[in-house]
Amino acid sequence: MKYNPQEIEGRWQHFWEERGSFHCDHTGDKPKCYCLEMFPYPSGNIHMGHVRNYSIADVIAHCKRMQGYNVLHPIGWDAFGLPAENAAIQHGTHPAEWTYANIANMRAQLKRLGFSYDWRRELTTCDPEYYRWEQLFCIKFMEKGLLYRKKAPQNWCPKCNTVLANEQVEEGLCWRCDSVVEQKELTQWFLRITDYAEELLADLDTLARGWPERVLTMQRNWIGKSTGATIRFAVENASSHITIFTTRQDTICGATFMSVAAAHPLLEELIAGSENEKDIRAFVQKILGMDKREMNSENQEKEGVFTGRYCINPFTGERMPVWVANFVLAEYGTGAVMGVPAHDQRDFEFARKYSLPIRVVIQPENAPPLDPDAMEEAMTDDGIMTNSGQFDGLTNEEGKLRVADRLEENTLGGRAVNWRLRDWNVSRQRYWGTPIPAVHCDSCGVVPEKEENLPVLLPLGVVTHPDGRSPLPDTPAFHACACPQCGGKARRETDTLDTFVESSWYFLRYTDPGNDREPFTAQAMDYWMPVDHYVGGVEHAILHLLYSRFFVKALRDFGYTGQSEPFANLLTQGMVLMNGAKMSKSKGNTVDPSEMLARYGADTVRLFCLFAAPPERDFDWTESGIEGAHRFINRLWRLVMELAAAVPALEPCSAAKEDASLPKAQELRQKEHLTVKKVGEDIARFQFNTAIAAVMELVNLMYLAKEELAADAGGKRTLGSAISTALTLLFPVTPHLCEELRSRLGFSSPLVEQSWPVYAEEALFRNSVTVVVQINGRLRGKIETAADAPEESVKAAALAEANVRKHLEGLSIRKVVLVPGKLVNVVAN
RNA sequence: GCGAGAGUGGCGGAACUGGUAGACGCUCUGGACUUAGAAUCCAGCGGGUUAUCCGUGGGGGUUCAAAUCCCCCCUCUCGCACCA
Repeated sequence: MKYNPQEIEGRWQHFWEERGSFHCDHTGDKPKCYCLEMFPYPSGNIHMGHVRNYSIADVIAHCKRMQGYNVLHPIGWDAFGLPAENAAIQHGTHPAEWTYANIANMRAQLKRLGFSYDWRRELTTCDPEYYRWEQLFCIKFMEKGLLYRKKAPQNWCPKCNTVLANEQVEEGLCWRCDSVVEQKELTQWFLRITDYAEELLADLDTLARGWPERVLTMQRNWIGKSTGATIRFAVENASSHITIFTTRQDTICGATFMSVAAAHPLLEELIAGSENEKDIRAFVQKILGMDKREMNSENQEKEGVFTGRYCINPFTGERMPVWVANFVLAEYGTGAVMGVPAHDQRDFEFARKYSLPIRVVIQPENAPPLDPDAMEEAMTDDGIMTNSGQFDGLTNEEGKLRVADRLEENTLGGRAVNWRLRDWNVSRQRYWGTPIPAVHCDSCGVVPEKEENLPVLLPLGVVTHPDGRSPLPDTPAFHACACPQCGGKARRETDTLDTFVESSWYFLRYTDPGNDREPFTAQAMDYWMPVDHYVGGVEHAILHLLYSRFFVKALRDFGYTGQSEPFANLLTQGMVLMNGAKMSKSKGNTVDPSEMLARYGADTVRLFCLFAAPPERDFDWTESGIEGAHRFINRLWRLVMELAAAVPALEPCSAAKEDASLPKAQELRQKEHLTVKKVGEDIARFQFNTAIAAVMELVNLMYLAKEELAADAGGKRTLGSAISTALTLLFPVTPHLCEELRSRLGFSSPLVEQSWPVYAEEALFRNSVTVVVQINGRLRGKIETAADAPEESVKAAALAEANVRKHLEGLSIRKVVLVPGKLVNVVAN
């Protein structure tokens, strides 16, 4: 009987589905476990990255189920987004049509892979039954001032025809299409994520055990908390002030100039009527004309022009020339920086270039004093304050506190915290997204839609514009409406939400997906949340994971939950490469999962994805690798086919010690129990590759022992038990194969209802152990001893070993170190 | 520049708390079976002057014992980056 994955896999998938094997609800006394993968965007086809991602999560889900947990393992579709619109424009269809066709195709592919989802919970974010709740959240956000409108310079992608969040601009380019992002002054909707900056940062510490350090660091950097002070500098001959933010207020007396960004709001006032106004304007225009990528480029030389104006250093009373400089970022801090050349490298370079004074105000503690004329770079280390009047002699750390005190006493500024994190721009000028439930009314202003009018349906009977512009502003049937407040004629908001809003809470909806009265019940949510194991790509380290954390905290503050963090444990899986590069259509180095499924079956594909490398690491797809996985499956298949008639159907680890009278049987029984132990430990650490290797070893041993054991009654029982164990341990990885082989062994109960095997301590024990003998740490021999042999006799046996004796000739023994049951090291010289 | 991670055979990777380096798999080689091939099975597979000699990016150190711990250096990958 040949192994036929196509036939077997379909049959067992049907069996599990009929039985509802993977259905779950929030009742019962089992402990819960929520296993989740990052849901796919319905782009058309499942790719190998998905297969790997979902295979990892599926092993976790299966194992947890077998270990007695009530497991929630859902799947759904992140269905709004630009590619659907673009594809629709290209193919002359509607985004909904394209999206739902893709979902149907991809759903079939996932089913073909046999993942253990509770399909009853499948959700689709472009379904009004989903996004209506998102609109409800928006209304609540608006009521709390967490969703608001503001006019500000925004990232604009000319190709996508929409704005982008800061998180969606990578090195000045659009994350989606790589176009150079422009800056545009626009009025947009923002989610006030900065209100949660402190908590988003602090709570990262609570995730330290469950999240990779790398991701935590990325989030910390992105949030970017800086503690320092603001200082106000009076402008000479004017009533205005320039306020700066600094983390080094201790260096205030070393501030010899001021630099402001080209986009600084006060600049116009400063340069109006200035002597070289024309040159200054030309310089400012040059900087403002540069896109983000040019601005950020490393080789950008520091440049500036003097405005002709001065401000006053409030601590020294000195005049500080005000410069416009290209290295000052308008969007960070206050857009102005005090120039302290002695203690800041950028200011140092700038001062040297334009011959501005350099004054040392911090001297190193255990080094010769600095001479400003001889310095080659800024001194940014800690030290002792000097040239700072009353602060002289203090450590600069102490100085930071005292200067901050002084600033507060004299109302010149004071302690301040600055964040790199910006509010999240969620407006998109595109069609295929959740309508923002707000209305523009001439008399009432911008007001939220009434809850009872939800959902605000995205109209499906519209035609997309060839240039990608949203059709909504040209669709009166959509935007003409009554004001929810005064009832007068009003216009509905035509911006849609960033698709990252949908993915910020989908994991909550999975807990109660059919609920048509509320987004989810508190019971379901509190029972399942947080997600215990979240598996996905590291590319979402900031975007999705940060937004989701914010959403849960905000919803908590609305009383939806008592939880503050969505994902207790995060597993970031590596990419599937081909010839060392990420698979991509443009490079032509893709492997189509459908083709692999047709050729090898789901079990082989899953096995290879899990065996090739540990989950966090990237791995190279190789034809010979998947062949190897297939070979192992066939090998296991043949073993069971050969022995099915001969050995009894025994549950895992059920052969007794007495059955294993033959030495081979004894060895096999010990290996069987050791494998249960090892696989359990490896899976707990998500080391699926070594877990699979351990089962391979067990199978290899059965191959070596099968003839001898099949001829002995006890041997048969030992074999039967070991086979059963191998199938049970491998079930989470290759479920169809294992179910089929178990049934062919004569079992009537399916594996899907079995629990995880339990090994016996007694079975791990060996009467005799191999002890390694070293001389000065180098391997010189091996001896067999009884496991319970007394120390002295082991040492004696070690010293008596022939090769050891040879190597000890002429040496005197200083010491003998014994690690019981493992090794003896003889120290000699 | 800052932060994180990684350097082990021809390859993917094992070695969890220091204790037999190279598990498991791939590739390759030889053999068996076969008219032949495929498949399968068995054996070998770090290097080597074949002496239990040398070997985990390089150099020091701690230790009876180091891939593993400490210090210095080199290389690579990823993230952030003129952040005041």
